[in-house]
Amino acid sequence: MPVARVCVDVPLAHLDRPFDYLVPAEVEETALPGTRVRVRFAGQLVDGWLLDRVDSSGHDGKLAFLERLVSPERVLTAEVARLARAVADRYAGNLADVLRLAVPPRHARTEQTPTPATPSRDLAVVASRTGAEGGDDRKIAEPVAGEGDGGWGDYPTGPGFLRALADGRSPRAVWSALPGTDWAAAYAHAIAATVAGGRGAVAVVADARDLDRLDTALSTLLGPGRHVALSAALGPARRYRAFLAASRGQVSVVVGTRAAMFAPVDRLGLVAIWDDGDDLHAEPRAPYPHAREVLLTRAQLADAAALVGGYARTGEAQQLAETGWARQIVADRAALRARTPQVRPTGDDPQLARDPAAATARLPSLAWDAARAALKADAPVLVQVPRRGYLPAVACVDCRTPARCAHCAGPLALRSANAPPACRWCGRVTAAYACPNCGGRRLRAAVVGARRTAEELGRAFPDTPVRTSGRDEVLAVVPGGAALVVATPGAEPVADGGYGAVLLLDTWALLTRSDLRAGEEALRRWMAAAALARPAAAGGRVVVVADGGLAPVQALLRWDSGWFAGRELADRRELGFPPAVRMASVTGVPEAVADLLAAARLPDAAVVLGPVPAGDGQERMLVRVARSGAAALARALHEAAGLRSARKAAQPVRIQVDPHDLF
DNA sequence: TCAATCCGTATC
DNA sequence: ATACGGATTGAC
Repeated sequence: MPVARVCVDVPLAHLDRPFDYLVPAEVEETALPGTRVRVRFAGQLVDGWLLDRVDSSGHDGKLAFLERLVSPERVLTAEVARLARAVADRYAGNLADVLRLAVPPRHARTEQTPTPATPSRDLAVVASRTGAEGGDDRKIAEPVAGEGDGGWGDYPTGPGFLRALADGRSPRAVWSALPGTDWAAAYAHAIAATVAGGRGAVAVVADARDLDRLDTALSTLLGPGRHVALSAALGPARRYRAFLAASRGQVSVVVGTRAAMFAPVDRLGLVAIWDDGDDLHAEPRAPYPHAREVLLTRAQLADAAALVGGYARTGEAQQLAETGWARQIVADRAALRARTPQVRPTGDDPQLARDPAAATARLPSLAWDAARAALKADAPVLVQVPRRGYLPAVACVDCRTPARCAHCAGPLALRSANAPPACRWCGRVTAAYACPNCGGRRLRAAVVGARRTAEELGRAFPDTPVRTSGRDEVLAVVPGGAALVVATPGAEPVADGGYGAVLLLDTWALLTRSDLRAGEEALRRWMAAAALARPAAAGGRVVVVADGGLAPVQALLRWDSGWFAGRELADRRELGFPPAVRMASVTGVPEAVADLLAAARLPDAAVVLGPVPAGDGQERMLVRVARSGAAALARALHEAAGLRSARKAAQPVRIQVDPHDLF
């Protein structure tokens, strides 16, 4: 195999294909597929990935030699290389860009030290069913027997899912978790079942706190040394070390934040994602892949099982269930009744019918009652308040209609008390606002008051300790006694024994945000907090400061995010929004955007929408196709980007497939 | 006729 | 990006 096929690390779309090099004799044995190399390319030295060794090249000209083998470490497995190509294709991006996301930067010192304290052979306890295919003498350890089944027995299809994993099959599931679920234990059991069946697993969570929980649950169930936790927060050395433990096959389970979605795992049997609606699962670097999509692609390519779980269900997860790609794991009515807290909206509270801002400033009596009752029972009370730093959205004082920009219908924001409101999309200032609904001229920030409410609550119960959990300091757990716990969405601590009451004051997001995910996102936040409450039978109550007639509030009352996601998906089908269709956005200065779209040979059925202003003198156009045209759309956009980069177009354009911040 | 320069295209 | 080849231009 004298020829090496190399992916050169250059960011140009028209160079997104392998180049062939000759392998110098001295690295003949070590320059193997998956290693990093340096090559001379167009006169300069660049980094590259050795993708493959082949007999001969189809290239007509003469081949150059590899300049240097950076390291014999094989950091790119065949499975991950194939995945990366598929992800690049899906997102109209370059393979090199995806590989930069998939393989952490090299840390030479770390590479030279042996990875885990215990090498794999000592770790290899006997596996009952290894399913090992010839020649591999590494054995995957049987998990330490855990108690119970991680809660899967609460769902009719749960035990079957676990059994299928243990049997080496590849079930695909969308799981709607019940309140009070120890999801980390459930994931750990699914992973352990996969390991017991002789295969490995990759699980991705949104943030460090969720990762801690899953890491701990796995350590308990699998014992030490069987898995690694991988996240960018570890820093370069420890991150690379965890990565190497996986790529060297010393662990067969990798859990982590989205940095782990490409982690190399031998004989992959399961990919899992928890809370796929969290924004953090969207990668902010080109080509902007989403962890859920990467993992599902991976399951498809590697014929692995897939688990998409959360308290709330996304439109995308609903799509998986509706198309039959995945099966649902949902509780039956009896389990639901036994586990859910009592949920009440305050919408029918007469104090609040007129003015939602006043409703948050003056806590409805229902919320007071719930808090008082919980504290009396020596149980903690969780108060979910909006995150600080959000621009307050504004609404009409008289009729609560959200204020929108007359020019582009974007949401208005107040930047200071006396300045007129400005649009958050196009930046135009609205001098004299008149409500299109009632003609009212007064505006009020819809958020102001919620934080104050939390403070008021603290004063109202003077002997009760108040804890806060937010951006600056996130608490993982709080003890069981009477206390007020004020938390921003995503930072809610788990309470020992569950909360007696949960008050959801963060409803302005739903009431004032215009984007298509607003309802889904509100429900996701509410369910995440409400899931920490005790069941109704144990006195658990949830009060949501919102109108009970709204669909997301209904879904919360019935603890049925599947129903809500079904409605959402139907709406998006109607409106032609993802995931019902495939959408791509093209952003840049107007000439560049027009230039790219003119060069793109879009599928016949493509619909081009826009432009909308995108700030900085840039604009954004959207291209929509049916899902059947998704691959063709991505190919057309990538090709067009290639034409532009080949002719050295000065003005850059950004192409995003399924952009996260749409609508 | 030849060198300097421009432009387009390939980069292994 | 940078290198190179072919075309073009301009001076002798």
